[in-house]
Amino acid sequence: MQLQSGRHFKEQKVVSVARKDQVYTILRQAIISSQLAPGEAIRKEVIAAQLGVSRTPISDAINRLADEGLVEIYPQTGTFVARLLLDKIETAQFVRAALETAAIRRAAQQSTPEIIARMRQNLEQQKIAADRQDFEQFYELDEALHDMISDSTGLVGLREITSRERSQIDRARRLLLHYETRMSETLIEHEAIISAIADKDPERAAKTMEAHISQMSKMLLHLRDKRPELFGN
Amino acid sequence: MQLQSGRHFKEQKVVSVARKDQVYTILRQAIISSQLAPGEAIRKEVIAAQLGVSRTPISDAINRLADEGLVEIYPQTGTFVARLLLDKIETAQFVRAALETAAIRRAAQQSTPEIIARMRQNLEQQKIAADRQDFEQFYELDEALHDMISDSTGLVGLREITSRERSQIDRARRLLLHYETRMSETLIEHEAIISAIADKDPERAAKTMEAHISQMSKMLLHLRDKRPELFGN
DNA sequence: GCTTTGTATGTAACATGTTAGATGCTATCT
DNA sequence: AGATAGCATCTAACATGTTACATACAAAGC
Repeated sequence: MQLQSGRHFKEQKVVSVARKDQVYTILRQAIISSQLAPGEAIRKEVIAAQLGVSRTPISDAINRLADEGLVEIYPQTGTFVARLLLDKIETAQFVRAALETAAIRRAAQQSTPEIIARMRQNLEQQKIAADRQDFEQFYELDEALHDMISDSTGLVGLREITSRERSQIDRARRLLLHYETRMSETLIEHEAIISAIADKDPERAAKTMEAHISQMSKMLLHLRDKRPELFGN
Repeated sequence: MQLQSGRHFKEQKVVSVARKDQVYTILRQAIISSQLAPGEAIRKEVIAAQLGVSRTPISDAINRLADEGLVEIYPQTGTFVARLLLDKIETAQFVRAALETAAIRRAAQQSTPEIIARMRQNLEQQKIAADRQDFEQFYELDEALHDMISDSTGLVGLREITSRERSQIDRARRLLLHYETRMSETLIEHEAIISAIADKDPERAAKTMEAHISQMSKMLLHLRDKRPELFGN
């Protein structure tokens, strides 16, 4: 099939503030924070009315969330917040471990003392948040630290990719926080990672990461027993 | 903002054959095969007419392609096939290397003799395609081999993720094929990877992968000299 | 009671109309 | 001539109407 030909474009970059992007951000946040619970129906018209827009930007945002695995669309039936699937979470953990280990490996070679300093500063703040039992703050700092690791590779767009692939895990972690706080343990793991970067010893960081992941898998099994309605399969 | 609450869903999986998915597949294929050249304008109405559907499924497909980095949307202006960006390709190579190295590491532990046999069979076919100088066939087999590696991890959905993240690279490789065939070299690299899996030596495979990537980066610089219109930056 | 069939309902998918804004061209002024 | 302002044009974004289909439920048959 011949598809067309003709005009070409020049240059420029636009920062999109389209409604569909705002809706995407709002819904994504609502899902990851479990304000919208796994399995819950999403009624486009209701959301549209609540946000004061038409169905179109809602549908666009939801399609993107479906690609990301955060919602399930059943044609002609309904759209639902995706339930947790241990299989998919396992895959996400694998992807995350692969990407972050590689990022750390690279960061360990390239990271400047300045970046290390900023990471240590983040860790200090995490300590404060942990002492206060401030989940939200702790969680935000945790995300920021991971973003720093992505950014410290110097690779354009890597942060967006890792962030996207982490969304399943982020949601699971938030749910786990309500049941069992592992902030102090997480803090120790983070310190190990930063030390590894500073010492340029990525293998140690990889080991820590694996331990962290297997720990989380165990906790997810507990969560499934307590809250089976959150899970698919 | 309160977002709603209410009905829940039960079970089931639907195979989507929606028009937007068909359009997505057609356009993606057209872009990766360079039937639609980098920088070329995509006129939704023209595509819609050619495919005999309305603008809606075209827009849906294009939004997805934009997320994937294969098209650039300039609001109120136009939509264009993404030009090649060395920065983004470098990131994609990093991601690919990270994921496939990790996959091979895991595959090396889990792969059955049967899977190894199928991979070797694929290699034989690649040899035949290379002898015939059959780019298309060679390329398809190459993709199939990479998919086998993803699948051999046993991780649900990993193939889709790697495939998505590889799309930038796939497109670049196809363009390179027109200028310089590296089929015999690629074949040797593939053989090294399979041997590594069979020998359970992932480190060797990782080294091969890195060599392969740096080789490709060099070729991309040549391509940019010869065909600067394909590149952004 | 249990299964089956028909029907009503609700939704995503799709079609199409409208709007706002970006670009490019042209006419005007200096 | 070169810059500028106004205007025509084109497009993505958005709104809204329509359709086809999956599900649920109720009625009918066994």
